[in-house]
Amino acid sequence: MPELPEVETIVRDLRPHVVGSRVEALVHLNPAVVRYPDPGDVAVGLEGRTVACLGRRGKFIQLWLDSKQELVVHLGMTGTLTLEAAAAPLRTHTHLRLGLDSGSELRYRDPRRFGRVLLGTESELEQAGVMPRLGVEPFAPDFASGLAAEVLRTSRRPVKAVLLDQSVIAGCGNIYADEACFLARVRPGRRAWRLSTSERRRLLAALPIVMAEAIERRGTSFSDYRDGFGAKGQAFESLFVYGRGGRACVRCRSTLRQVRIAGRTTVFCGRCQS
DNA sequence: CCCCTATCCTGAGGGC
DNA sequence: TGCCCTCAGGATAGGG
Repeated sequence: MPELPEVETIVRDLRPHVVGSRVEALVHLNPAVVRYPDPGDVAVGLEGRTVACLGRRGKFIQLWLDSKQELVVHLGMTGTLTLEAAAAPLRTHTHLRLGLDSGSELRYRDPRRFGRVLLGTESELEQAGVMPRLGVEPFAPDFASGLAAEVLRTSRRPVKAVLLDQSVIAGCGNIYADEACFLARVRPGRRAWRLSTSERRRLLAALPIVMAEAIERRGTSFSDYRDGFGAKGQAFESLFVYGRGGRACVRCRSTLRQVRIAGRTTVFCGRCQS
């Protein structure tokens, strides 16, 4: 599933090809994926606009237009946002096609439809209540000293639940929560407030490390994730624990345990992570 | 405050 | 070969 490293890879892929392009037409839209505004108004806001810049906040892709509006795309579990030739064969579950003046098309596809699309100004989306309040970015300079550290220090919830909370840490999902816990040698089921200062510091240091590594490998494609050009990422092969329950720990060779924490499948090493 | 569960949805994979 | 069942989970809403 697309988490911060996957979304970042897509944004970096698309940016040089999309910024400065004019949206000639909204070729195809599945109204069901539009959460705001009324689907009928999306074409009006997009057609004829130029893409001013492309950004990311947490797991949200932000495509800023010269109108000060932004097209916000959340990929959910199975979403992809790819640049393709306008004549390229159309895959099933393609919900949005944006024809660009470059001759290419920006295509949003999402079989499970857990993703969503928004269009509006920043304040408009906030007022409409469709854009959640997001926590700190793992690559922000003050990440390890800010909100995330404070919540981890005081929350009685499991560490894993805090890591997954988008209002605390923006962009962390199931994969990198488990990876960070492994690298920091912290059990994901521990109550956050019971971590020692050293454990908490290790955990906060680990998250940007595992994410940076994943970005270098262009993201984790264990199922649906694809980069901005439709290709798979290579990070899955280098993950420590995610998807490896029952197999040997890469550090101590003992069998990795798989449990459910905060409603999510969680894998950790019972020997390395205390 | 916090946990758990159901909900949305499709495709993959196992069992037979 | 094919059918049925279960499971996967990001975000959110509602119940305990």
